[in-house]
Amino acid sequence: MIYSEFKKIVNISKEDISGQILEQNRDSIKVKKEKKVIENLIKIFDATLEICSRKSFQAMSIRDLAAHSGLSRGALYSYFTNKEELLNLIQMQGRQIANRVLTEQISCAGGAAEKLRIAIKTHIYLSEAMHNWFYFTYIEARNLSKPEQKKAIESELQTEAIFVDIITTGVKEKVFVSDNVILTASVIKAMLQDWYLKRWKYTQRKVSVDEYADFVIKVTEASLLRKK
Amino acid sequence: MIYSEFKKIVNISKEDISGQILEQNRDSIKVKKEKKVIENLIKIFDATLEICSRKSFQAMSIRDLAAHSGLSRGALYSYFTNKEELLNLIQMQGRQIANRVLTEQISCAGGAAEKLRIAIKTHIYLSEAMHNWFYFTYIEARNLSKPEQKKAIESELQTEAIFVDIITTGVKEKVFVSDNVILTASVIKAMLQDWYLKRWKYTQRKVSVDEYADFVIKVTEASLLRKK
DNA sequence: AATAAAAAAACGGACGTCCGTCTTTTTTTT
DNA sequence: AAAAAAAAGACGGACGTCCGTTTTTTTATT
Repeated sequence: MIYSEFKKIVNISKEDISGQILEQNRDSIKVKKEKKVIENLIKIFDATLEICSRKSFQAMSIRDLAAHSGLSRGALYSYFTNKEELLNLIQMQGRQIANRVLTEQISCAGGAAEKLRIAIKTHIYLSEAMHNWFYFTYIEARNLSKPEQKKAIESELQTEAIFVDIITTGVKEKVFVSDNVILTASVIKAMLQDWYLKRWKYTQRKVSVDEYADFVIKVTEASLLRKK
Repeated sequence: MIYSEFKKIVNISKEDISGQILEQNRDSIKVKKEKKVIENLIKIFDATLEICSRKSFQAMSIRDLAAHSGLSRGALYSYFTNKEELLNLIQMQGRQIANRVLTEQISCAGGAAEKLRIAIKTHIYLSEAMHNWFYFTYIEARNLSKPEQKKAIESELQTEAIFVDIITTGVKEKVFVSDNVILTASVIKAMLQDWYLKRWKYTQRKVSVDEYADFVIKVTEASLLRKK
């Protein structure tokens, strides 16, 4: 699979995302008409992620957000109860979608080697398709409240556990060789994250997402498939 | 070399760092007695890095800093002209030290393979010895002014270039095999950065810095030394 | 279909708080 | 006592949030 195919298959529309948020937070959203809510949530998230790709969430003022989203400050507070909740909303939703798609895609694969390749590709393609969400989720994690931070860490570890599982299965099946599965999973994650954390670098150098994904797979397999 | 040896050899005392900052910013520091300056700069940097390991630089108020450093708000402004300059000072100094030590250590090595091992170890050991500085420099880079951001990017690329050079030499000497030197250097950097970005994870799992460094070297060499 | 009434949504001024910074006063050192 | 350093206090500005009002949309009535 290449990225262009991935994008067609995995449909992550803004309406879906906003709809899901509405569903899960119906009580804290004061506006009643669902159409309006979804329409404006899209505006709010788009604007937030755009602004926060340039400055920190903390540095973004509600006035900034109002100006960029086209809603007034007052209207904004019909969609979230306070600024921190907006941060939590975006974080939670980003994690949920990423986790769902990743799990879905892996379930289709057969052997451990294929599973690993698909997991790597899916994660990188996902972070490409939802770059703003991934970047935001990572970079703003430290500004969360303690309980929300815990959720973020759990999610991070859960993603890692997916890789640990795949590699462990591969080792049992004698497809892979590894004397430290957890560290292997860790450095794979580090490479995956580099794609969305240093996107400016790869864009500048015209490294395509397909090229990067293939490279990470190659490095990983060089380590795991190697004959002792 | 292991970490405990590294720490003995590479002497990075707080006095030295502060002394260097004083030297390079004599004109913007209003206090005259050098002993006082160094004494208080240490307090200021310690407090800043400690606070900023818990919250963002922006979220740290000058009042926070005053309370933690033991100086008054007024006194603080004798050591930097404004809050942004304090950010720049720490960033600049962190990059300078890291770059100096890394360059020094590599110059001692012989062949490309050894150079690569030393570069990886030095970088990880450095980020361990100066964890707060590295974390701060990375995480706060996006809150810099445009010109300062440019310096940060240059520094990042310069570090990467060191690895590109080593690998290129190795390929020429037929010690390494690589069809994409730049991507190889990129993912090595990603693995190096993971050590100080996800330190909580490794600490929790009792992964030692030596163990991690050896592992990164192993992964890298599995990719570079592999027979085609 | 046109109009009136009601409901929903959006607006934006105002408030209290906290921030970075500047100025003045006090303390310490020489 | 003079000079240097530190502390304390003051100030204007920006922030998140609230809430009374206006505008827009929907529903009801003729």
